[in-house]
Amino acid sequence: MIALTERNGAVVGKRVTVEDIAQKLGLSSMTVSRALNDRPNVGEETRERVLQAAREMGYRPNRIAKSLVLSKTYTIGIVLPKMAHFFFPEVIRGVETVTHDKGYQLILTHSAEDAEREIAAIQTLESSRVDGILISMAQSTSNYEEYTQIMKSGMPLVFFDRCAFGIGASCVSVDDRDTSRRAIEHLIDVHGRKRIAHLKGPVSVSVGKDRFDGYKDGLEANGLPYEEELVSDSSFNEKGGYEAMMKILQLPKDRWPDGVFAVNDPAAIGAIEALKEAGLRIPEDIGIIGFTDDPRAPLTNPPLTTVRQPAFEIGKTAAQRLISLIDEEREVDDVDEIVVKSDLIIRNSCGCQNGK
Amino acid sequence: MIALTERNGAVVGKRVTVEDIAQKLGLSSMTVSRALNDRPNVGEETRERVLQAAREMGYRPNRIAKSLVLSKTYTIGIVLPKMAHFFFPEVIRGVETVTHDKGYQLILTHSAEDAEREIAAIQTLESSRVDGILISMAQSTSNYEEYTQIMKSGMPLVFFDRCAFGIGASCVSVDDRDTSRRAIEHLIDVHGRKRIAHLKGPVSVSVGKDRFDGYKDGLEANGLPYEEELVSDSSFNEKGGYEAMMKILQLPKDRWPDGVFAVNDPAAIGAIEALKEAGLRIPEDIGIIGFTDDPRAPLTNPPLTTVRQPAFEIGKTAAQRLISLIDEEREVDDVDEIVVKSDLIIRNSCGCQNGK
DNA sequence: TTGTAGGCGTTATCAC
DNA sequence: GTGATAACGCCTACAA
Repeated sequence: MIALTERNGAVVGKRVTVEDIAQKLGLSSMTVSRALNDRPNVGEETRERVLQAAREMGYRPNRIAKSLVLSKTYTIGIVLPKMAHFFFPEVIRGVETVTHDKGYQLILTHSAEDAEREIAAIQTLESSRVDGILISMAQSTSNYEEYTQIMKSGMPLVFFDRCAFGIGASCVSVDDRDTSRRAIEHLIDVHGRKRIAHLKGPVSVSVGKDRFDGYKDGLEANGLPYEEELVSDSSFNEKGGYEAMMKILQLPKDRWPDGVFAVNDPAAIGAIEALKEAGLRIPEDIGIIGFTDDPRAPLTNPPLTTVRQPAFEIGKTAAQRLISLIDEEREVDDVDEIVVKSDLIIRNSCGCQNGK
Repeated sequence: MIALTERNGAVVGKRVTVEDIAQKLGLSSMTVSRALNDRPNVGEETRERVLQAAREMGYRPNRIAKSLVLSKTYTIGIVLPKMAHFFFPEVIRGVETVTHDKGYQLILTHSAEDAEREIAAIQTLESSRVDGILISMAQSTSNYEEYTQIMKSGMPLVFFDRCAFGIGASCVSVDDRDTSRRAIEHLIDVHGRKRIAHLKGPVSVSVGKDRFDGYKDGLEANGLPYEEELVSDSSFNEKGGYEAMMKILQLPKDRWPDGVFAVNDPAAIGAIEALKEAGLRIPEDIGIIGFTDDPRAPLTNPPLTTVRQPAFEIGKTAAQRLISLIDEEREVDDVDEIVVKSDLIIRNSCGCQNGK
């Protein structure tokens, strides 16, 4: 039987507490607590009675009270720069599988690519006393102060995809630089392209910088010159890709590129639109490669060659890393930068018929 | 200066409390609390001193302790049946804008379309003492007992997209039935199709049933017979759509449909693959319409005509509704079923060239 | 095996 | 304007 109370006129069931169970059974709250938590030193019969009463009374342990006394919330926070990009929901899915298995709750926050909102999100998570934080940097973040403060406070912190380096935090990502280089080399070696453009992400964000560096590595390894006019600033979305591509297409036609490497798939998809508007044929006139393996990539016309970034696995790995940090299970191989393997998915936008 | 303590060998900053600030300033914790929370009855000078000390000491209010006293967590929980479908991340994005504005935290849980995991998720959220729950039913849920229990306990509960009716809970969704009927009529009226198939979602889920009912309404309104053989059970994903379509294509060719209405876009995308494998031309031989407006819809070949389901807005509306329920701002127009407007997005898979 | 005392960090309440 | 006390629900430590 649940005690009833009023709340603005609505009848609301008051929550059952350990104390309620104890009273009903003529026990102390400690015995009930022990029984409920499957601890030793409780008579078998007592335990049964407690469990049954708890079930009957609809008892739900109060995590809040428990957290307060244990200084442990079994909760982790995640800070995402955006939701719209397919990559992040997939990361969440990966994170969630791990948190679910390990009995952690997941608090989701969103920086909307804004440095100040990112700081606010982190502080709220601190207030919520999460046991650890998973974060992917906002595009506009340039100052690592908040991160270092968090680190100093002892709060476990793991970056994924867009990492802050040099502050001693773990990072889970793909090898953006090396994979980008391979993408460039594919464009050059296999297809003999000679003027490769790059739709460059913000270099303040690790993936923006790394993919740009990989682009330069690829050119250099093949004796191709780096040309300023073939590199155009893009954001991480379709619009940015479209505009960056358009800017390059302002060049006289004889200086147009014959290949494009976009910082990610949304940008590549925007760029494809720009190329089509300019009347260029893909891949005959120009090849294009993206990064992410967006669900739309197989459906673009022609299908987009891209780097598969295993978002689900990145999420899983980051969450595992974070929880092992929380549990202080730091193994001997205590690497701080975890690289998840990525693959070049060859479709037809680079010129390979039938994906080979 | 932060007191330091050891945790498994790592130096960890001990958190600053109201009491710490009070001691440092020679005040009582109540005065500090008042100053921090911008309450009256604090001297202006005292307030300044407190705020500055808090800043200097890196104070972060402990929401856990606060929640315990106030019996209010400023946290809401969301239970999603899946993450992979584009629709749900968009809903989250909508929810997040509202929760962020209203100062609520968002706890994310995942039922993975499984009724038991759904129950577990709900119970965990109860344990976390969230102020309210947002939920979209799992595919395998058939028993509403847990929902009614929640309702009875006084926990505000709002369904979105996949609703449980008849239990007095609010529901935010599009008018699935009526919009489906319009989609069917479009196929019939505009394109003169006469044998419309339906890839039917699980009818235990509201959207599955409603879209199926709308399909039947559309046939009936146009004097077309309902034919068992043209209705095939699908799940909500690509594989389900592919298989359901394949099953229909087992019919002798002269009984093949000339139109298909799929329960959602992923199913439609799977169906398109099946149709192509069978050598059917879209839209010449058969027209197809989906539901969702998945980001891939404009990119299928031909572009998929679909119903735009405003996921972001659904999320926003559901969250607003929930929070107004929490705050007991029940207005006079206290509707329990909120219908968000949806549009038929006409592309070419139904036969309309250039989207008109 | 079971119970008692005390405290986690905060705020409501009532006193000064 | 400020402070002392108690309470939120649970658990640790110690006592019986």
